[in-house]
Amino acid sequence: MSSKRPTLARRSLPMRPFSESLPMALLRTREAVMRLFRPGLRSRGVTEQQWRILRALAHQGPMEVTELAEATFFLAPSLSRILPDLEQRRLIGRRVVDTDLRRSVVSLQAEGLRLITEHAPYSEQMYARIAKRFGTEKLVQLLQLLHDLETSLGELAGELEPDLARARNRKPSP
Amino acid sequence: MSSKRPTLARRSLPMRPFSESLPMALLRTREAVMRLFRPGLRSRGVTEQQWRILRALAHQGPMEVTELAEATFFLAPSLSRILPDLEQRRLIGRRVVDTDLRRSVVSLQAEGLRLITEHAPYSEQMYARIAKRFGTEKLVQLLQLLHDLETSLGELAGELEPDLARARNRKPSP
DNA sequence: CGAATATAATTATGATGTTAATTAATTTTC
DNA sequence: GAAAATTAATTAACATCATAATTATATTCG
Repeated sequence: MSSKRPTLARRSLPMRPFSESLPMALLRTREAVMRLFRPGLRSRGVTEQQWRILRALAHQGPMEVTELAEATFFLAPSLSRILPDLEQRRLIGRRVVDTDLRRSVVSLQAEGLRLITEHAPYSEQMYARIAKRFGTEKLVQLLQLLHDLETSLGELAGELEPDLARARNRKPSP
Repeated sequence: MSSKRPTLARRSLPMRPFSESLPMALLRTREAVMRLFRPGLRSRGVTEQQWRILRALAHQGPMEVTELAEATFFLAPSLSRILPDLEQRRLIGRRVVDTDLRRSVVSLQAEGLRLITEHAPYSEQMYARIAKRFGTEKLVQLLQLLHDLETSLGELAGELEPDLARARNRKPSP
């Protein structure tokens, strides 16, 4: 009764090797980067996500929630959960737009600015180390390629929109 | 009582512009890629994560859970939640290793292989479109850079380990 | 004007990621 | 050979993300 079941054929599948998967490569690389940055952030009591928000506000100034979502690449519900906490800690402030009571503008508060200016050197130093090890030119090149790819993908998504929508709505096979 | 509070100074912060943040660039690009692939997967009733598992098994053959975690970049608890579902749907199978009852080997089942072979062409076609639009050479170059960076970061993390551990354990300022 | 539609933001729900604790089994050490 | 330490995997607890539903406010148009 102990006959090994035959292993399913698995070579020469009609698809690229797993190691060449672009999404996987991006995920792995990002995780490797964050592994270096997270401890510093943690020591300041902010998460990666909170830092993203503070940084966007610091660089681009006060913004409405919708703009902030676009700038930080968060979905609106994520912001709805994160912002109240940052507000309580006085890192950010909010004020309703008086011409449209649905909207509110988020801005960096003194405490948030302090956190950023204190932590930025650490962050930049880490960046410098990465650049030194990896090569500054390569880093620039990588950022450029990522940006280009994002643009290309955006164009593609636009063109394929009908196809993608169709696939999205098709029911999973039962 | 409606005096506008002054906006905090925010230019010339001691840190790179948000747009040049490497983690952000990697996140945005990955999300842009997945936006193209997700609808197809969804139409087959599998999530991005489930696909990652099936694909790793298809390419590398049966594996123990720990190996699978490493190959797919999941943490063990995530697999513990995802695998039972795939097993119920007969996409994968599991069997305990008889020389070590703690371990179990996960393998692709006929149904899982069918799903992969059916979906792979769609996936490859999308990949081809991306390559055509973005440029095959640039794509290869990007993957190479990502891989190199991951290696560099791994080395750095090793060297900085004591520093990072110290930062990790430092309490957030009160 | 006022009903219908659109928009900004939040809340709800279910799946996933993360860390820590737990369980079960194996290996090490004296 | 049994107590101690280690390892594989799961479970628990909590934060986060994605999608959908809801709430409150604005806008459009008959």
